[in-house]
Amino acid sequence: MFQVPRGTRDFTPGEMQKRRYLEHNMAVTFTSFGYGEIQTPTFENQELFTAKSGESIINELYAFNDKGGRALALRPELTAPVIRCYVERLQMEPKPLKLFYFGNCYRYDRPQKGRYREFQQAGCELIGTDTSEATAELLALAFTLLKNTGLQNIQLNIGNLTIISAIFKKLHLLKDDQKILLPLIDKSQFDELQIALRDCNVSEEMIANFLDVLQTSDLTKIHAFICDDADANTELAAMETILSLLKNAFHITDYIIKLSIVRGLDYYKGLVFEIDAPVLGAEKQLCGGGSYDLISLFGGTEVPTSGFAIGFDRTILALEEEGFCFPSPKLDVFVVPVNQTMNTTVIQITQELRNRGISADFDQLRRGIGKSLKYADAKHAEKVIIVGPKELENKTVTIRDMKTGAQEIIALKDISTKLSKN
RNA sequence: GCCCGAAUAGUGUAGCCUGGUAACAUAUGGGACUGUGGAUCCUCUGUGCCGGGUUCAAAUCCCGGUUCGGGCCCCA
Repeated sequence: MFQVPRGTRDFTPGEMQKRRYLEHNMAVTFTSFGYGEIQTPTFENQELFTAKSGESIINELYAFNDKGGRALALRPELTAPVIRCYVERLQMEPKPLKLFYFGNCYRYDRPQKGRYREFQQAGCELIGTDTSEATAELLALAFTLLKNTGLQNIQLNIGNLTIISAIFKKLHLLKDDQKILLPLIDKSQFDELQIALRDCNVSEEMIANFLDVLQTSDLTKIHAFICDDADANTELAAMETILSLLKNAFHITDYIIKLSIVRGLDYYKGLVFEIDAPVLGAEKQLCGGGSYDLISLFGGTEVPTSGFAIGFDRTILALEEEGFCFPSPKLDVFVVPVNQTMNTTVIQITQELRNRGISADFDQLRRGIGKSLKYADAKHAEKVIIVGPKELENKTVTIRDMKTGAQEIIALKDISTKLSKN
């Protein structure tokens, strides 16, 4: 017996129904915010990913050489490919450029619930603007996108790397110190962080202030701590405007400030954010993003960029955990011949309905009426048309409503008009 | 990559501890009820993750592998 490779999945019609629903739902939200869809190749030159994240990333890539000896890799995420495409072909597009995408990505990781080696991401990149209104809209889009899918319980956390950097500067911490401290901050391990800060010769008073600021949602408190840093002050003022727009213009109040969000300081800068679905437990992060700088790394003219990515598979899991009722597959009409001499008529009726955009199917197993009704029920057919000799004598058929069980006899020629009205 | 648990018809489960004919429900296929039974009844097919070991005998005990799940590492 063969089975799917580790960390990959087959999707049955029932599962695809859910995935297509979610994809369509998200595409509608993206386009309603003025975004256009983009698609890039499933594999790229390996350097695209190593340039961004360092050689060590190869361990977690599906990397290979093709027959021409080119070093390639299956994409582990979509931001780098999309920015590569921007630099290669879209730099002269009018700004701001709003791009969204769906795509499967590949990472050599240990699979867990909500974590696969082949997985799907949805996301977007906003190129050419970093105004407060643009950033506020990006946050609103991420939040709205997930809310629109039907999710009830999500948590938006907003952080800022410029402010964190200013704090490090203020505490006179070296780059090496930061490497130890950042992971602790990211995981909110504040006890360990306190010990580590002492090792870095930070005063007790500063440590207490730092820990306090990391855990507060109060911008004035943060401001009081770093008011002597010009960059941080500018950034804080922008944050205030963004949050005010988010609250008063986008009417999203369901967020918290969480400076402990770090997201691998490498190319992110300024505002960063995450959205969690607490219902998922350990692998609860649904969405992550922020502003970043990749364009100059890829050789393009520097413009502000920001974006986010959503874990598509986890969003489905979260919806399922919340008991969300996905739309079920439906068939408008199932046509049942009483015996085989009706076949031509039955097919003609079915085709006529199909041509009018009504989904229709007919019995192809020569079953009795009872079994056919059962099949129609299993396929969630809304109506069944029964075609038999008695009706045909008068050029009529019987239509049965599968919800109510009510039946009526109507003329053959009236079938499609009758059914299109409903 | 590390620790722990699990794997039995298509699906959901029982049996495993204490080795001895593999079972139940449901789904699917066929049939009966000679056109309404979304029934009911009858019936066929279909099951031990893979490979070794112990044993007269392994679904059951032991070892290795694979996959899934829980937790780490990581998470661009």
